Amino acid sequence: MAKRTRAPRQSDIARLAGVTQSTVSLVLNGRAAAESIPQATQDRVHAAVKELQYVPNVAATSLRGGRNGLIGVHTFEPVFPVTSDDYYNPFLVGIEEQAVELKVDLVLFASTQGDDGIRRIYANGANRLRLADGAVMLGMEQNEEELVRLASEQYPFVFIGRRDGASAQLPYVAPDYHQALALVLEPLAEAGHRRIAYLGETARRNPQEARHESFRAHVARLGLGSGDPLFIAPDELNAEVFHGILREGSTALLIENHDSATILAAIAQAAGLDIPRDLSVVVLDTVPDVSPAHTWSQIRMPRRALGRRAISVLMELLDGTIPNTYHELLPVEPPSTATIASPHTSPPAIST
Amino acid sequence: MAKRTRAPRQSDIARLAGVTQSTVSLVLNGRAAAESIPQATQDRVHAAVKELQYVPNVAATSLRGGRNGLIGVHTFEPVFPVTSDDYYNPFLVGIEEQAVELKVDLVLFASTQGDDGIRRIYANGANRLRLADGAVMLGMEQNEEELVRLASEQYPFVFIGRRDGASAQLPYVAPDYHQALALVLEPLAEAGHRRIAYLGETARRNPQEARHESFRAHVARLGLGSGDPLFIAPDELNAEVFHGILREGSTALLIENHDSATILAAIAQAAGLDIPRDLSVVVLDTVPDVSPAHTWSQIRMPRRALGRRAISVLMELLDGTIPNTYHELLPVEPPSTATIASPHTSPPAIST
DNA sequence: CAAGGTTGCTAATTCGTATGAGTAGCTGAT
DNA sequence: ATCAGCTACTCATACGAATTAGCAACCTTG
Repeated sequence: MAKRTRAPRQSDIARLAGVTQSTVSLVLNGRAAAESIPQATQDRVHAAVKELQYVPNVAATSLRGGRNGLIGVHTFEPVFPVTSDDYYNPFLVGIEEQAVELKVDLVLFASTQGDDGIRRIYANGANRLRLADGAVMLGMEQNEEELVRLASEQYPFVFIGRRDGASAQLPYVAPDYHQALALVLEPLAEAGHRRIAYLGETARRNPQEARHESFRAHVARLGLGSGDPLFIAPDELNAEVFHGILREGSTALLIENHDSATILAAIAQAAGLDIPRDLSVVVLDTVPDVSPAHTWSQIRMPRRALGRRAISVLMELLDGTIPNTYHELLPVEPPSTATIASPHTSPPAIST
Repeated sequence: MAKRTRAPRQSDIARLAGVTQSTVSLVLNGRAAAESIPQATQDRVHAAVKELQYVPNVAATSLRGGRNGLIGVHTFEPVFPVTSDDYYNPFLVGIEEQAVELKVDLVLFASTQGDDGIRRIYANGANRLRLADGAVMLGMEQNEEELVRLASEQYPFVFIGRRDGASAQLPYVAPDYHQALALVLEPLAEAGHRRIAYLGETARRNPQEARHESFRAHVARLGLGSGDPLFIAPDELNAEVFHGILREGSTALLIENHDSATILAAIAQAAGLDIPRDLSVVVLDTVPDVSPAHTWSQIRMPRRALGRRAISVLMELLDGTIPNTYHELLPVEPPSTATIASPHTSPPAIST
């Protein structure tokens, strides 16, 4: 067993170099010039540092400096997925990359997970997040209440994904869906589509409303038409939806939500509908690999970039260089043309 | 922009509860009973904690020598893989699971990564690990020096994977390869094999030597035979290896390293060797999904269990209930019989 | 009623570092 | 001889929590 050696501290160096701890600190922090400490003394200090293999104690530095270089990552479920194909992985890759770059460490809050498997900010009544300098919140669709409370406590954090409601004023980084809709509608218009259907979720919260608003704006701008938007919950979708869309003369369909896309893919297949020959389809969401709609044209969230920017924005927030209502929209990748085709002249007959 | 309020500390609670900081500390650290502090006072303290949303300052706690509930995870490369099929993932899943169970949080050390992409313990002239109560070290094949130094500074940590050399005395959890070799050799003996070849790496460090030693012990115990072991680097393997093995009358082959297995799978295919008809093969290692040897019989490290145990062992180490030379061997899963067949009576002819 | 014990706390110190406020010793100007 | 002004430092304190020693007030026992 190795000899018990306490890690050397500044006072050990000081003794060896024949100065005081203060002087060591001054030399090591580059304040030597300002305090007019001659080169000879500095050299003695540095020699002692080398000899004793001194490294600063982070806890002491943090305590004194007020920052600890820890950035929290709050998720409401485990970070390490059992299945290798995980939706959150790209975000986390980006988060880790940027943490490396900015020389901060990441704290994964596992202690906050309750027996129900859900991780809460205020677990056991306390806000464990506070042990980190700030936090990035990932995949928090709910818990508006906790978030508002967190913000009211002046805790610095950044969301990934657009927020609505009371938390809309909180800092976030999100994909730029307005630009995304241009990237979707322009190729459709170019392919000859003149009437485009829109299938949205029933829950019309800010992100959904904003997406639909962008749709209408771009449709108008491009001189296109569209029927009334359909707001249908995924579990209420059926073949009749397609009939209706085709009957009203739409030749392309935008789907707001990837769950709806998954179900429609199954329905289309069962009904013998050929996508995109009979109907061009673009999903305004990122479809998971396991979905049958996986190959459909879709908007891909720049997940990795979002992770990276979240960390950067958080650090800027901590430095006070940006306000705590800061929002940032990141460009999305253009959709593939997989399910964008030229429209048919006459509507197809589909089996029911 | 709202002013950032200073995080509450114990003295703030103390004031609110009408006691001193010392009392708050005693209550919060469960030493209240020992110091005979009545329930009423404890309740007042807890109420104040809740009201002010107090969370202990990690840096201060660490500095003083207390526990902060942070467990470090040190890896020498990023933990979030870009490719979905990641070797380290199961370890991390286990680590996170156990962290949830034991109510501790995880710190991923990203700040320690240098420009070369390698993460060091003593990076940038500081040992960031000290912020955590202890750490789990994953996949550290190198940096013997840093580890010995870390241990000599009495920092508590646990390895995953067997260690050799100077760090062999440090705490680790590892797969039980001795038992694993019994699980490999017994089915082979039962299938009728009498002479079994052994292909090892050229680098004979402790783990490799131990594996080979177990091989010899079990071969002797089961009354089997084997030729001289082959110690060949993966990139020097060729079809001649198979010729030699078959010529000396071996009917089964154990391969120490998964890289060698991958290359041998390619060579066998090219040479028209039918595995396992012509030669039974078992890999004494876990073969990655992308390898052509992926389907071969192999020893699977209980990676998730290793992750879990590593956290548990570390916590016990912190509690002082186990010595800091503690080793733990975990049972491996029995190999599949995919490439274990009955031996041929006469050696097959293979093309070169 | 004095000695001894228990209860319920508090005061003071410690961890290692950073930093503002000194200060001893010297030079040079008045 | 005095004093400003510099150089080259040192001193003392703060950061927030944990811990040990101590102490006043009350209670028990002989």
